[in-house]
Amino acid sequence: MKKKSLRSKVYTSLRSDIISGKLSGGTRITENFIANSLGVSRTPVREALQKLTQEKLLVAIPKAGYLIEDLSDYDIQDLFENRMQIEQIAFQKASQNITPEELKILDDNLENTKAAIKSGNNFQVTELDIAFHEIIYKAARSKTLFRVCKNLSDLTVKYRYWLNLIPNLSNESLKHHIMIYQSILSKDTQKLSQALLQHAQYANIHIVGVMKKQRSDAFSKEDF
Amino acid sequence: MKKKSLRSKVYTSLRSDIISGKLSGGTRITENFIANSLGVSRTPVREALQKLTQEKLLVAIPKAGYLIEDLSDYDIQDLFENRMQIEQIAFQKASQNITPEELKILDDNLENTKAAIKSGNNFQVTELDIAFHEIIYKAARSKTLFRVCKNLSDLTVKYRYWLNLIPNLSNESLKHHIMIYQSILSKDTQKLSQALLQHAQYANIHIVGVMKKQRSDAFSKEDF
DNA sequence: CAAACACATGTTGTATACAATATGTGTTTG
DNA sequence: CAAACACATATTGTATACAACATGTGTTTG
Repeated sequence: MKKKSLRSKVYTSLRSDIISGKLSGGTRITENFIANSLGVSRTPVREALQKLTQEKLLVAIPKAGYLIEDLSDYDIQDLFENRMQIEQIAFQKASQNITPEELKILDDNLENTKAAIKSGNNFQVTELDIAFHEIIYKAARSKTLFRVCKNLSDLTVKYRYWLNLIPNLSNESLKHHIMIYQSILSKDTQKLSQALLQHAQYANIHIVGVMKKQRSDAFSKEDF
Repeated sequence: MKKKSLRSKVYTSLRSDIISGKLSGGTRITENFIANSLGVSRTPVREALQKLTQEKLLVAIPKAGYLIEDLSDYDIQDLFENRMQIEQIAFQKASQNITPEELKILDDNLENTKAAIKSGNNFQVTELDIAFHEIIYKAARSKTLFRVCKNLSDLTVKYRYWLNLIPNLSNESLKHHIMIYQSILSKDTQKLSQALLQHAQYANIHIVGVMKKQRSDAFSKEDF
């Protein structure tokens, strides 16, 4: 195992807390607070916070710390909508360039997802969801598209995690993945386009309700 | 005027040196070297370098400094090709949402570009080129698309600057901008799509030659 | 009482010293 | 001579001290 810098440890830890909702949107944090919590100096913390700020997971408030980014419903829908549009480009290219080995990995991913849903391992469901998309990004054979898609994927992770907490929705998502897989397998451009559209629309339909629940949960946790 | 941090000064200065080619691709730099050159401590330099690394203008070499990113011809073409694909999405949305005021700004931009080409102000030609695209990004009314397009635009600036050094090419580019402007004005989806395609293709055709010249220039500058 | 000023406090910004690590070079040793 | 080891050097990584600055609070003053 590679030895990691404190900066990257702080980054990973903080990022996972933000994505999981442990640090909920709107929460204010400071360099010292994080440094003390993790028992390191401010230097690696600063650098991790700056990276997260650049990735839009945090917002820097001049001379007053940082806030956990809290997207409005409108911005979340914008994010999902346009991520899908850009994924359309990547997925179409992927369907031209994907190898049998990669198709096999996708197939395995679907099987594992089915099992994870059955066993109720929500964290793993989301991890597999992310992996599914990422395999296809890679198969597009474009550094540019990979980078952009990965970045947008990161921004949606938090919300996808919450969506997958609802069993019906993770099942629905799996169905879409299967449809996407089959479209790529048969190189059916039309069907692929439609499957992706459906995949994004289902998120857009449900995300508002999920966000409302998430916010009220965070609120009551705060109060009592 | 807003007071700027040293970090952002270092960032701006370094970024402009990279984009202008003053620091050419493949050059190695270290934190101390930059800190001494600019007369500041390593701290703000480090943070600026990390930001530039995240933006893919630099590559970090563990325990050995940084390299100015030097994309291969293949990667440059990938960048231009897929930036255009994503701009297609943004530009189509922009043509639906753009305001008369923004159209006026585009029109002014074209006039100013014509003048800048005539007067041979290459730096300004590129600045106006960047501004033209950015106005349209904004008109798409999507934070996500704006962010992605802006990021990809930044990555291409260096190359667009070199392309515009050749008078023929900046004129050709202006023609494409006029065509794009007219397509947006008349909301002609097809024509817009084609204009953008042409705009990107012309870059892809000429960039390899320009890069070859740039590299040999940097080489001879190094030697004598 | 209201306004303005001064000061304490919290927070980021910057400089600096030291630690950890990778790389190359010279020297030792079989 | 070749291999391995030790050491000097260059570089990033981290901790810490202090500076700059913004904000709120209490006190002074008209």
